[in-house]
Amino acid sequence: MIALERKIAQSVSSALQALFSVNLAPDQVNLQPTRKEFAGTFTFVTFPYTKTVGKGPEQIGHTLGEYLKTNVPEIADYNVVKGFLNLVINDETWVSVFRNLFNQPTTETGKREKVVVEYSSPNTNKPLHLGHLRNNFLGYSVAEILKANGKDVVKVNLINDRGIHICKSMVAYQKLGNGETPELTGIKGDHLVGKYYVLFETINKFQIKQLKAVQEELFNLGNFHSERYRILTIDQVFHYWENFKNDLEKEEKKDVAYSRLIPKLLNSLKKIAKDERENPSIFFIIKKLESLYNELWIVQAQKMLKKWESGDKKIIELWEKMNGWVYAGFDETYRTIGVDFDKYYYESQTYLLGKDSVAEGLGNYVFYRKSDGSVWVDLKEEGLDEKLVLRADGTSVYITQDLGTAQLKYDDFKYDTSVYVIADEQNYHMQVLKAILQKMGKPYAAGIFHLSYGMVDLPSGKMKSREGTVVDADELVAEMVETARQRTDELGKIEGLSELEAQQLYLTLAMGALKYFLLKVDPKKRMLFNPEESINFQGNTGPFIQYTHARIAAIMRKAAELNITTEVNAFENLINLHETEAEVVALLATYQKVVAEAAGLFAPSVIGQYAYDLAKAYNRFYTEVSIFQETNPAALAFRVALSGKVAETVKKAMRLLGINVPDRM
RNA sequence: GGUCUCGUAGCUCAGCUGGAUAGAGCAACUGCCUUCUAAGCAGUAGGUCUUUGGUUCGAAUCCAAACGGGAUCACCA
Repeated sequence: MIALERKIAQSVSSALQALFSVNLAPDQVNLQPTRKEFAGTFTFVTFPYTKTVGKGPEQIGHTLGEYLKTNVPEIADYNVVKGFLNLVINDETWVSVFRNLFNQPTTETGKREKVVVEYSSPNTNKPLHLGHLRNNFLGYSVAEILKANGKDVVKVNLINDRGIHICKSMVAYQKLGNGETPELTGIKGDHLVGKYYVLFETINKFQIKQLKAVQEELFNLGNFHSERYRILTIDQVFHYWENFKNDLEKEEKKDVAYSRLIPKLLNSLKKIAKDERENPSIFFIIKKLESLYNELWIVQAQKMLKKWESGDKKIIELWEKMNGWVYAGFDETYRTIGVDFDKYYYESQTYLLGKDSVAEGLGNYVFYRKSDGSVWVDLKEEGLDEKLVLRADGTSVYITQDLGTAQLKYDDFKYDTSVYVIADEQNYHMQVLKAILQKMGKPYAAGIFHLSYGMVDLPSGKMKSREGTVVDADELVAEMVETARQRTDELGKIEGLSELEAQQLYLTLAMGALKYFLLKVDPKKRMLFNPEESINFQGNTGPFIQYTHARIAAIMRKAAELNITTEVNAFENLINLHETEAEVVALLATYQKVVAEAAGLFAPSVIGQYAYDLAKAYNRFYTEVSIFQETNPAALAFRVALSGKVAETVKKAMRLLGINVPDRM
């Protein structure tokens, strides 16, 4: 197809030269696909040349068309509609295009570009949900697409196995776990740990509410006390209070920050109390606040994190045990949804690495130290802001770790491109990361690409784990499998399959529906998932495309039975094609181009759209043209060969989306 | 409020390097299974492409502004 298009472009170029002395390089000739309602494959727009040629757009079209028709063997006919010249390719050319396609060897590029694709990257405190599925499917698919374009791809999973989130689950488990294990309860490991995470959040929310009530009490007290008192509190107390009042919405994310303020508050209060000895209510409130503070689970989680960092044996043991449960659960889910990784990184092993980068940045004067000892980078020139890269106490922040892992990945793989599959809420963060690395003069900085994807919404709005509105990945998959089973049984087309084969088919269909649904939308866009009606098996869906493959598989079985040859020489002299056949050939011929485009855009949706178009075109051919009734052996052989090629292409395209196609369904 | 992003049929989405009467699927309605799998095919109906200006032979597409969603603006990860 690419060759054909180039040929036509060349012809148009030389025709323009010969007829109108217009100089237009072949690669400047813009050929677009002809609209369905007109005859033709390529359309050349003549409007832009009316001035230089001095003729009307239609006249140019006719003159050009006539010239091309008589001088270019591939062009069978033409028609002109206003400024559009539609060129019709003859059937022999299509047969020859197909022939080339048919025995085209897959060409390997010499020097292979190295690409690291990081995706999934879960936290180990709760099971995967719908949002993770989009991430996993995208990452896997993009990796496959890049491979198909000759890249040397490494799939990497950076597991967030340490930090406050896992300590939260651990604290809750320590308090209320009662020795539960996945084995004892029969609950999948990641779900069991998730249960304690949710428990933590519930208690935490309640505790913080309590604390805030005391704070309010305090503030009211401050209001009618002495000026001096109020001065102290207005600066130190009122500020915090205002910030967090009515801010329950964001509480979940801010609990750590919040809890850090309490000791400061207590300190100020103690100072006041010294001077206001006569006021017992202050003492009372300090006591109350202090005891509530100490009981806070979030405080205990922070303490646990400290212990973890200092290598406390007991804590490490518990951590390893619970993470082990989670990994077992994740592995099971990964297996079911069919994603895999070449390398796992664990944050517990990498979170200290970024400090070297900080030292390096300080040495280069890219970073600078503030008087309190904290380290910063100034990105104002890059249109960003100042960014902290190391706390005053010498501990890392998120970005520090990312600097470290970027370096580590480069040391490990010497990548040309490093893809991060991360939700769009981190756009700014990723921009900062890249800008810092660039500023540090890292050779790999330019190769960093943030594959940013939009959130998955539910009809009820955003998914929120706190409100129990998340769609659990395992549950969703199970429901999908059940739907696939019901649907398949209703249709009753798979007699003869063993129970095991049937089970595999249900999973194949379920994953086909789910993956196609999540991948057919442009990654950048936010999307809506309606569990009630979104997942369908008809129309523009995974199973529709899978069905097309199963149909063709049946044809190929029959063709084999009838000993029909699909050798090229069996049909190479065919000169007439059905219109639907030419259409299918034209689509088949664009496959390579589409795959390249998808890689360039990091967009599986491009492949999805193509697979759908191809399946649709084939189904039209299938109903309009009979294969085995055909008496002309060349036409028969061609149709079988065409069908086989479509099946092969559909299979390849769907593989790029991580979707398998069945031979029967 | 600053920055970024999105706004296309009742719903979910394509189309966006400027080109013809803006396309699919779902939902609704009408046909097509004695012939290779009807999870299919063909058709009907459904649109001021959020609005207003600009650029030009031509704008859903490019530019600007407004309106409306969303994200982000942590010494959280």
